[in-house]
Amino acid sequence: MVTAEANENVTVRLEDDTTLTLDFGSTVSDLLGQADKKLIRSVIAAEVNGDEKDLSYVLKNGDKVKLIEAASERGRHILRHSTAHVMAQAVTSLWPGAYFAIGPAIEDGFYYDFSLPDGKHFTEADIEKIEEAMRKIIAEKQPFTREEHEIDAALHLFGAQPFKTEIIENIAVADASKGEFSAEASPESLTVTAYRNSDAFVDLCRGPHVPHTGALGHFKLLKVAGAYWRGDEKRQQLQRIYGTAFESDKMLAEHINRLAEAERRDHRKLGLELDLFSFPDEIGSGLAVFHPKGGLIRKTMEDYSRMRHEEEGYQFVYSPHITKGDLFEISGHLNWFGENIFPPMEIDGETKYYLKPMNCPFHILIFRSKQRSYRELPLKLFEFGTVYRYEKSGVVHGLTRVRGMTQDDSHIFCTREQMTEELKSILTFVLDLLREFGLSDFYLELSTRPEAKAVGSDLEWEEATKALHDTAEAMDIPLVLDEGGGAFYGPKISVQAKDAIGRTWQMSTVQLDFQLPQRFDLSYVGSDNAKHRPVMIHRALFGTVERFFGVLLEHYAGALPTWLAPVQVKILPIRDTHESYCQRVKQLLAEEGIRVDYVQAKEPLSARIRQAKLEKTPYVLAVGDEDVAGGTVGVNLRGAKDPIRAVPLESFIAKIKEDIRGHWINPTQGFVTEDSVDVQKQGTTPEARDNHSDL
RNA sequence: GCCGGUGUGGCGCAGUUGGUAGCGCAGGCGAUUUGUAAUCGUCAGGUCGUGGGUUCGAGUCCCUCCACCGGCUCCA
Repeated sequence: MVTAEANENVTVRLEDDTTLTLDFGSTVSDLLGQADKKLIRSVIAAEVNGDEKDLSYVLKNGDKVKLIEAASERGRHILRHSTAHVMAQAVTSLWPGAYFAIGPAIEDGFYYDFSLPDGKHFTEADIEKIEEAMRKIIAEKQPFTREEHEIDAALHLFGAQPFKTEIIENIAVADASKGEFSAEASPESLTVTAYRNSDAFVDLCRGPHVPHTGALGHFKLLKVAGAYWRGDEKRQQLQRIYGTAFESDKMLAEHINRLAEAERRDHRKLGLELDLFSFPDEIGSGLAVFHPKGGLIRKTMEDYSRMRHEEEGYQFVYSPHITKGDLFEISGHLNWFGENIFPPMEIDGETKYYLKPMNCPFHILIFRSKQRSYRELPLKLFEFGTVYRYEKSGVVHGLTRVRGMTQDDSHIFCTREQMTEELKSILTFVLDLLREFGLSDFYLELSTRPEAKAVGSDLEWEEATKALHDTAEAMDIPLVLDEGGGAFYGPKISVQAKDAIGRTWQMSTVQLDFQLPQRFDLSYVGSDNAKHRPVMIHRALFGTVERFFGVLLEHYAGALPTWLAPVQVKILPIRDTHESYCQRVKQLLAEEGIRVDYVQAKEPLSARIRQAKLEKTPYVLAVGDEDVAGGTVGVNLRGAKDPIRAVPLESFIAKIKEDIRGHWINPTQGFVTEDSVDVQKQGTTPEARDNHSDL
C-alpha cells in the first residue's frame, strides 16, 4: 500500500500513541478499516487535534486522532444529535412547510423545536407517526453529507426557514463584530456548515454526525412540550419534541426503565398512596394539607431540626403571617420581589396588608426592638416561618413548588469580622444536617449579583461574594457558579441535592446581606462605645419543609428510614389468641417511644404482611405460638427477602433503638442476616439508588 | 403566564356513531383465625371538575373558568 512518494502518505497518531500511515486522501473511515475491522461498527466519529470530526473527514499528516465510539458519552451525544436531525426530517416530510428551530442533544436525549404551518400543532398521538417516518429514513441509510456555505449562500439555502435565517444572521453579525463563533459557524472563515441527508432535507449544523442514518435506530420519542424561541418568554412559542437515543436497544430499554422507576417514586404519587398529604381543590393551587402520617413525618423532621438548632445556639422566635405594606416597602420586597407577592388585603379602606413572602423583615424588627451590644453578636434568630408566594400557575409542582411554604429560616446578625467564621459554621451545619437525613449527593452553587435587580454598591457585592466564595471553596464539595442568580439584597450559596429523577433541587440557601441592615438602619454598640452596622446572614437549611419532605420521599422511594417512618413497627398476631402477648410487646415498644401498630388477625397473615409491606413499614413482626412460648418475635425487615424467626424481644428492641438513634438508612443495616447483605446490594439503599438514577 | 394533554364514586380505570353510568381496589357489615405479598360473601357509595350553550335528549359536541400532568419562562 505504501507508495514511494512520501508526500502521498499521511501519518496520524492515535490515542494510544501508535502511529498509522495511510494513503493520501484517506478519511477516518479508511483509518478504521486499517486499524481494526471491529471499529467500523462501533466508531461513529472522531476527535482530530481536539475538534470533533465526521468519519468522512480527510486526514492530514500529523493529525492526532481520538476515535469516538457510539457507546460513550460523546458518542451518544452525537447519536442523539443525529437522531434529532432525522426527527426534523420526518416532521418536515409529514408537515410540509414546517419551520424547525434548534435541535440539540441534551443530557439523556435530544429535542427539536418546531413551528407547524397554518397554526397546526403536534398532539401526543403524532409521536407515533413521526417515529414511523423516522424509521423509514433510518432504513434508507441516508448519508449525512457535510456542506460548507458562505453566509449569502446559506441565507439563500435556508430562505424558507426563518429561525435558521436568524441564526445565520447572528453568526454573520457576531463574526463581523467580535470574531466569535456560534455553534454552527466554521472557525476558519465566514462560512457556515450544513448537513444534508437527502434532497429533501438539509439542516444548518456544525456537526459532527454519524456517517449515515443507518447508524441510528435505538431511539424513542418521549413527549411534546412547549418552548419559547431562544428561551425568551416574550418571543414566539414553539413546540418541542423530546426524545432519546442510545447505541443499543438494550441501553435504550434500560433508560426507559429508569424513567418508569422515577415515576414510581414520584413524591406526589407516594404522598397519595401512603396517605401523607394532599392538595384539595377547595384550598387552591400549590397549597398542601398534611395528613396524620405526613404530619408525623413532618413533625419528626421539624423536631429534629429544632433540637439541632438549639445545639447550634439559635434562639427561637415567632412572627405573624401578614403585615402592613410599609414593612415590605422598607425592605424593598414590594419593589424587587413584588410579582411574587399575593395581592394585598385592604383594611379600613386604605391600609394594605400583605401575606409575607419572606421572614427577614420580621426578624429584623426583633433585632431592632432594643439597643444591641456587640456582646450579643452573633445573634441567631430561628423560626419555622410560613410564607406565601404567588407562583405562576404553570410552575406549581407537588410539594417541591408550592404557594404556601414553611422555611426553616434563620437570620444571623453579626459583625463584619465574625462574618466569615459564621458562614463557615453555617455551611458545616447544613451539610451535617443534610447528611443526617441521608442525603449525600450534593454540590454548592454560588449565585452572584443579578444584573437587572439589585441594591447596594459594587464594592459591597464584591466583598460579600468573595466571603461566600472563599467559604464555599473550603467545604470540599463541588462548587459551581450561577452568574446573576443572587437575591436582590445579596449573593447566596445554595446547596443543590439530586433527587431520584436526576433533577437537582435547590434546598439550603445561605445569603450574605449588607443591604437590609442599612435599609432598616440597624446598629449595635461596639466595644469602642460607637454605633456600628451589623451584617445579616439569611439561611434556610431544608430550604422549605415542604420541598425537603418531597425530595426525601423521592430519595427513599417512600421507604423512609425508621426514625422518620410514621409507623415504625406493625405487630401481626398469627391468631387472635396471641393478642395479649402482642399487646405486651406493643406496650414495651411504645414505652421506648417507638411508633407501633397492632393489626388484628381478621385476615390471613399473608394479606396483612402484604399490606404492611405496601405501606413500607420498616419492621413487621409476626407473632405466633413459638414466640409466645419463647418471648420472641418474628421479624420482617423492610427490603429483606425472608423473615428472621424467633428473635428475642429484648434484642429486637435493642436493634430498633440502635436503628432509630443511628438514623440508619435501612432497617437491614444492623441486622446481620444472610440476606441483609444481598438487600444492600440490590439497591435499596439511597446510595445504590442514586447510582441507578445518575445515568 | 405560555404551548400541548387530561379531569367519570377515596384510588386506579371502562363507557361504542349523543339515548339519562360500569369494573377492580379501598370502605361498612357478616363469616373465616390464618407462620410470610391479596379468604369468601354482602352492602353502600357518582348531580361524570365548574358555569354556560347546542339538542327532544350530553359523561359523550361547542365555549368559559378551575385543577392536574408534560414542558418553556421563573424559583425555596
